[in-house]
Amino acid sequence: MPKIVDWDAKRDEILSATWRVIARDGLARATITAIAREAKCSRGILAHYFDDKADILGSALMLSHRRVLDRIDTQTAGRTGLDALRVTMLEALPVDEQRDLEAQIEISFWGRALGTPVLRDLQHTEFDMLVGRLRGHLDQALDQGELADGLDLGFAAHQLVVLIDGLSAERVLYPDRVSPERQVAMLDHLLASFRPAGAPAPAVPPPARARA
Amino acid sequence: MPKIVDWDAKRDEILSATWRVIARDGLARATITAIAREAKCSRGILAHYFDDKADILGSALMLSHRRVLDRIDTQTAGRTGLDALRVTMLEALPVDEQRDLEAQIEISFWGRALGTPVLRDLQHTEFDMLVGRLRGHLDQALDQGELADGLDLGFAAHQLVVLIDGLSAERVLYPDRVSPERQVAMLDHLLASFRPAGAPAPAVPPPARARA
Amino acid sequence: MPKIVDWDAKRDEILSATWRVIARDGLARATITAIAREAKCSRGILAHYFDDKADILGSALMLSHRRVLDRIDTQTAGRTGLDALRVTMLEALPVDEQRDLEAQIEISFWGRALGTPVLRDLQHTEFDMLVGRLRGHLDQALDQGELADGLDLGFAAHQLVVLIDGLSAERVLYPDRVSPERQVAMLDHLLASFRPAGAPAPAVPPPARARA
Amino acid sequence: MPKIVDWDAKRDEILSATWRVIARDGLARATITAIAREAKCSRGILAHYFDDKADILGSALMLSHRRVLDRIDTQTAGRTGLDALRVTMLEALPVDEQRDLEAQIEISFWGRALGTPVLRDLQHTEFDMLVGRLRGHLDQALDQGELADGLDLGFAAHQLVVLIDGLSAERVLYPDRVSPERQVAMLDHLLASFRPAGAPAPAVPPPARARA
DNA sequence: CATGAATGAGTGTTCATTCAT
DNA sequence: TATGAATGAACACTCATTCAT
Repeated sequence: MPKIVDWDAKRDEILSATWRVIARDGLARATITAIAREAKCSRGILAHYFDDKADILGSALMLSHRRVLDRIDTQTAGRTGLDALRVTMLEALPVDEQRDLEAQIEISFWGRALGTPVLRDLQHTEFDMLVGRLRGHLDQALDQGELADGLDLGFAAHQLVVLIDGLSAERVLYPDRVSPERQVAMLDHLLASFRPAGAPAPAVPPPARARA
Repeated sequence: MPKIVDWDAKRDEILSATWRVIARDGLARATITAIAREAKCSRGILAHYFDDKADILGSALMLSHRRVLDRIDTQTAGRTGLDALRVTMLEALPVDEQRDLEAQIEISFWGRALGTPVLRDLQHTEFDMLVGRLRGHLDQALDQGELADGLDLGFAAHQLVVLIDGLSAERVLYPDRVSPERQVAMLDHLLASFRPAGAPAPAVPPPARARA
Repeated sequence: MPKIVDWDAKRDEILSATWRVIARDGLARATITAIAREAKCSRGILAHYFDDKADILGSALMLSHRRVLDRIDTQTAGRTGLDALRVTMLEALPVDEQRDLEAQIEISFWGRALGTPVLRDLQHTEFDMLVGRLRGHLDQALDQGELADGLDLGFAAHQLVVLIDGLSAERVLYPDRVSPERQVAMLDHLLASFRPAGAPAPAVPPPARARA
Repeated sequence: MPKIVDWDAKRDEILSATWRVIARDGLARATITAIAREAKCSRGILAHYFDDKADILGSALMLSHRRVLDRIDTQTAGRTGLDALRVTMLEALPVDEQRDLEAQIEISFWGRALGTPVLRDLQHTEFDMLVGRLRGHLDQALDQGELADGLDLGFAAHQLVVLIDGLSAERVLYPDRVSPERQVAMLDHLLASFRPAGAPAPAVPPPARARA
């Protein structure tokens, strides 16, 4: 009998090593050699679990996306409307180490997506799924009367995505200047603009805004 | 010293060619050969105008930054407060072809900055200069009574930068979904939140927000 | 000892798979993986039946040779002289699918034999055996008075071998231009030159040679 | 001014080195490293003169073909009919060291042509050109009354090609057994069969055929 | 017996860089 | 000043082989 190996676990292990290399050294230095060294295995073994390097990198990005969506699904279970929307955003923003790593992966691939159509498609798919979740919760919020009259839901969903991308980029490039608290503040600032004027504060109050 | 002028012109020409290659093929495919071919000169000539490839790429990024700041300086001459702030933002957002190109360059370098300290420093310098301009205009706006009471100016400046980064990323990755009009709408939406409640609309009104 | 039978059968099965891969993809692409896939077994199993890849390839060539000689022995049983000679040649020429396959294998190995002494030796052994058969039948033919006076038997045997090699190469490279009929015609043309002038045509007459 | 290099001469030099490697070690061991070492240059330089390895090998084969045809054109100038035909054949047969080398190259590629369509096409082109020459001279010979009545010219041309291939293969595989004299003897034996019965011997008499 | 995970050498190729002209 | 020939390191990938299970 051959050695029993948990194929998916091994793949995830290699992809995690890939993440660490990308986050530490950058996508350009994420060579097969570096990934194999980080994963403490030989270069050749990578060919057993992946077709080629593009497969490794694409799978690494997809795994990152999948984990975010899985977390979102878990956290939003039983929630609807603005409540679910806020939880979704909090899972997508880089507010802890794990999500910092995901943001680093994501932004590393943005540049490469320019010249790599397959990566562009992968990004588009991810975009659609995330926007779909956000828009769904906005629709729920509308039905529940949580939103201001005349709010453009498509525009609002887009604002949320832009906030995620902007905060992720800032967090990756200037980690000291984009604390988790600041991210939450910006999120709540945007969400407040969705609510009717004079609406009561949500359960989690927005942070006080003292003069800087 | 006409030679010096030619020298700088040649450098800019090479850097422009570098931009085009990065925007078209991605940073990973921006090789010396590709840049030389795009600039219609030999590979060896690049060594005369730049130390090495890192110098070319770094200079290309710096030139991009310098052009943005130059445009901002030109456009904000004679303006102050929120007026100058809005003009500054409009020059930094990817609302036409030239600025699309700059955004593509910028985002291409974000990923590489992760593993390249010299690029990180370059990004930080750029960040500081832009934030400085924005904050300066916010200070002017405060003095001119254009802002709502209690507005956190540092927070507001950061919101503006996050908006630039987020919109730039979205524009580069999904150009069809981030029209110039939408960018202006998001900008004006944010600026409106800076003004006192019930403040009159600025000269350029924000776009109407019909239910999607 | 049925196990032994299975063992040889398994070896032959693997070697047949090897033939198919060589004929389809060429010797350079006849990898262990490709052979194992064609034989519908794992890569590791090949190591049980063969020492290494050179053993597989060499055995494949030897099996091809052995099958030709076995067919010749079967077909020439009870025949002598030019009759046996002609039958021998017909078994060695690529006049049907199976023998096309053998010719493809053979010619694939010619190139490799240049840099592989063990293959050269294997080819030499094969050459000696085939020439031996041909020469034997020529000797019989001489004794039976079937040959022209003064015929150089060594030269004639060599002519036959050259015809086999030449027709095999042509058939493999340009299958459409070297029909079985043409091969037989060339063989009979050569055999006719062995007979005394004015000798009666053999039982199987040479094809008519109309002006092209 | 850059270093002046005779591009074609350098290419031919590399291709000659390629020939030597193929003839000595076989096509399978004709690696880029081995070729560069034989040509006494670095591996990288090969990329300046050729697209890739397939280009090197294909060019090496084409150069071999071209040299044969060039020699044939030179030698057949001013000759026609069977005289030109014989000269053509003598240039195509491996009767000296240079032509041994060409035969080794040719046969090495036969095996690889099986799995490489582009090489097949190259072989077909070569076949057509050589057959065309041979057939042309046969047509001349017919007009000059040099041929036996009823000779099938297409069949005869094919016999000549088969003789070249067969003798080349034998010469490469068993150099000791296929002397230049024997090759000429087989050629003249075949040519004699083209002439009318009782035709006078040509200027170069066929070798005597003593009993071996 | 049989499997397939694992290894590491070797391959073709790309590329930034250097340097003679 | 400008060219492009030349180099050598680094890269992704293939493959025969070994070995624990």
